[in-house]
Order: sequence, then structure tokens, then C-alpha cells
Amino acid sequence: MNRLHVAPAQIPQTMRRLSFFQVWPEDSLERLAAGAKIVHLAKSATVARKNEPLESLYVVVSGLIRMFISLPNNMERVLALVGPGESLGEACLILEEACPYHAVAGKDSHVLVVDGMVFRRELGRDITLARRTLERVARRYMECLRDAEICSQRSSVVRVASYLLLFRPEPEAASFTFHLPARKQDVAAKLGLTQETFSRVLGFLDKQGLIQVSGAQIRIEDASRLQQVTTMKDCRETGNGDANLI
Amino acid sequence: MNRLHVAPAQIPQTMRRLSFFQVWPEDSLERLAAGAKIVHLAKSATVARKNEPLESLYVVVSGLIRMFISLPNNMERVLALVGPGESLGEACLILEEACPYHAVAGKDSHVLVVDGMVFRRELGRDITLARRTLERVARRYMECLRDAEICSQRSSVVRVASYLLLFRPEPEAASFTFHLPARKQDVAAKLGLTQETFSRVLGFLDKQGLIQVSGAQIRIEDASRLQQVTTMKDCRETGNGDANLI
DNA sequence: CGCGACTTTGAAGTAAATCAATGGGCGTGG
DNA sequence: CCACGCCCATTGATTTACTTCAAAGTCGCG
Repeated sequence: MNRLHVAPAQIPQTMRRLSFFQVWPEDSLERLAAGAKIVHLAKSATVARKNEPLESLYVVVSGLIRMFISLPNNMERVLALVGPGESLGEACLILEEACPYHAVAGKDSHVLVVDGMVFRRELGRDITLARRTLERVARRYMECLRDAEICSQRSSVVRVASYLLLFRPEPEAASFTFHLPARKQDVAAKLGLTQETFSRVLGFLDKQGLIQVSGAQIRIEDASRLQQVTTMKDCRETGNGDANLI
Repeated sequence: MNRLHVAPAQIPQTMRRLSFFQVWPEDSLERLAAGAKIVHLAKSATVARKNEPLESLYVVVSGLIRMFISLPNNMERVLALVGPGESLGEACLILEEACPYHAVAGKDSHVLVVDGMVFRRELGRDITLARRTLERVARRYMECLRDAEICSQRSSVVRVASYLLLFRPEPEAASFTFHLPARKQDVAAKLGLTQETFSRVLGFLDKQGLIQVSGAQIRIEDASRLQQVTTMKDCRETGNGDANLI
């Protein structure tokens, strides 16, 4: 598993610092902490394996965990990129089903590991914990639906544009800048595209002046213009230099 | 909305009959029933519209509700086919977010409509209800992940084979027969395929002797053989009559 | 029996995958 | 401080599986 354990004494303090636990009742938190540890995961370390039972709840403290499924052609389909303050494994633990995905560290990470038995026991005792967990799982479900919507778009340009617009800080923000949350090949895999196609689409949108790409940083000047792309049937380059967008 | 209300007196009895409510505590059930009604929906009647707030929880009593997203080219991507005993809308209600999908009756249906306010209030009171709802949402989430896995397969043959194998009654059943849960075009849309492609793949698998199709009824003699297809990179007809499938 | 909805089949077009090779950035070590 | 090597990203040429468009064929049902 490639895990390095970290000072156990810090656990309750760290837990309280995490927004994840902010709203958790104090006594539940104490009991959960008793069955918890913080581990360091080197990049590419495995957190969970597909079709194997999951025995813990994982809360990301720092770094990034990649949830994915392997496809033929040694490709991956990324289901989620789990960042600090986010968790993974609730649904599996609740249903006591085998894990339907692989999970590995996308970069060096610290993860709080909460014992699954303890978690499930507390879930039956503490209605606030149950309620919060319900919200978390519901949110994950909604994100999954949203991803399904993006991935079922036939046009790669629409897929990418829709994805980029998810980083809009407020619904009405016209311009904003952000960093892609992972390697471009992982983001591509999240969109159900190859890295080559993703790269080409990014280049295309840049050439159109709809976005500015420099490495992992992306700037969007006019979100509404990018939004328009989203509703179009098709808009790829037509062989000649500059396509007829708008 | 095209709704016909049904005898309100039957509501508590109907609720108790539904497996959905079997495990719900009696007093919660009483209060939920107070804010509930049973409606009849003609085929194609709208249940929920994308981007609009949802104000009720829907439990299907009979018939079939289709959850979907519209795509360009007046196509649909079906997210779920909700049958008797299943529900829809929990996640939206819990998060108080706009509905991320359309929902319409796929056939004439009876649906129990539980007031969202009442449902949310009971959720905060009754830990058993919270726990059961958590299980329901977790199950929906897992199904969503499973669908994502199927849809991210590049080969249509693999997609269809994987889907058909979901109807296997037990993990080890060698042969079984079942009916597709909806029109072929809707099943196709669930797999992210056109109805034409779905029809062709079904025909292909039939010609290979892997399945027998007659209308909506499908028989699988040797599930393990079909399972093999699932792991292959590609196996479509190569121009000539019969492809070289093991 | 005849209509409408759904499905099947055929032929052609196209967007994205694939294969292959180059280019850039960064950390390590000389 | 530069040079090497590794990983990641880009770019180009080709292939192909799926879509699309079009039309005929089933099926169920009034």
C-alpha cells in the first residue's frame, strides 16, 4: 500500500480543521477519530482496487486522488478527481458492496483513513452524521449525472467547453482564470477523450480566441461566448486555417 | 402536467404495500402520507423538467419513468429508467438544487408524489428514514458509476454485451431470459448509442449465437461466452459474413 | 384491415481514435 | 551551471467505428 503513518496525536486536531468535519457532532467525531489514522501516499500509490471490498472511508487532506476504471487499450476513464476536503468510499461502505473503481494518488497526498466499521456504526447512531453523509453522497451523485451529461455530448469541442465552464466561480462571472486540477491526460480521461483530442480541442479554442491556455492555466475572457459553443451542433476546423465560429 | 388524481383514501395502504416503504417507521410514514398523493400519468407526460426546482419526491407505483437529458440532433441520453418500487428526486430535494434531468412517463404510470417539504422535515427527525434514504441515494450513485463504465467503452458491442449481462439474475447464472425494460431506442439512449447501432449490435450478437432476440425478449444461453466479448478490444463483423469470434 | 409507432437495413460521411514522432519542461546529477 | 533523462504534451497522417440520412419493413391496435 506504500503508506507512511503520520503522528496519530494530531488526528483529532486535523479532523477538526478539515471543513469535511466542521459540521460533525463532537462526540461522533471523537469516536471516529479513535478508528482513524492519517497516511501519506506517494504519487501513484493505490488507495482502492476495483471489485475488492473497501474497509475504510478516505478523506483527502492534501494532494489528489484519482478514481478511475481501466479500459481496453490500456486507457482509463476517470470518474472523479478527489481533492482536499473531499471524501471517497461512503457509498461502498453503506451498501457493503465491492468497490466499483480503482483509486490511486495522482500526486503525493495525505489522506485521513476512517475505519469503515466505526463509520457505519456512528451512521446509525447520529442523525446529524447521517444527514451530512446523505448530502455528500447526493452531491457526488449529482456530479456523476453532470459528468454523464458532458460525456454524452458527441462533439469533443462541446465536451471541453462545458467542462471548462464548470470552473466559473459564480454563475454570472464573465471572465476567470484557473488551473486544471490534474494532468491533461487525466482531465481528458475524465471527459472520455484521448489526450491527443483534448490537446487539439484546447488548441482550437485558443486559436478561436475563446480561451487562453498556458500550461495547466486557463483564462476565459468571455464565458458567455464559450457558453454559446456549448449549444452548437458542431464547430470544428473545416480543413482550412480558421473555422467559421459564430 | 396531465395528471389524474386517484382515490386519496388508498394512499397509506398503497404506501405500505410498496417495498419502498416497507422499512419506513410507521409514524414517519403517516406524516409522509399526509403530504402525498397518487397520480396517474399518461405516456409521455412530464414529471420533471431540467433546470427547474423539484418540489416532490416521486415513487413509481406502476409503469416506467424515463430520466434523460436532451442532446443536439434531437437525441436523448437516458440516465435511468425508473420502474415500480423505485424513486426519483431525493438528491435534488436534499441539496435543494435544480433538477439536472428531464423526467417523463415512458408508459402509462401511477406515481406516488410525496411533498418535498414534508420529506425533508422527516429526514431531519427520523434516523431510520435518513439511513434508508442514504442507502437509496448510494445505490443510485453506484448505478450511475456502473453506467459510466459501460458508456465509456469504445466498442458498441462491448457496451451492449455489458448491459445485457446486468440482467443476469444471479452472478453465476449460465442462461436466462428477460425483457428489455423500455423501447429499444430508449435502451440505446441509455447506452449512449443510436437506435440503429443498437439494432445492428443486437443482430450481430444474435448471428454469432451469443443471444437470441425476439422483439423485446432476449435469451442468453451461455452468459460466460457473452462475458468474454466484454473483455475484448474489438469483435465487429469485418466486412465478410461471419466475423471471427472465438 | 389499415394506420402509426417502432425497428430494421443499407449506403455514405465524419469525428475521434490510433499510430508515430517530435517538442518542451523539470528535476537530478555530473 | 549545464546536460541528460524522464514524463508529459503536442502535432501530423491514417484508420475506423459510429453516426447520419433514407427507406423499407414489423408489430400492435383501433
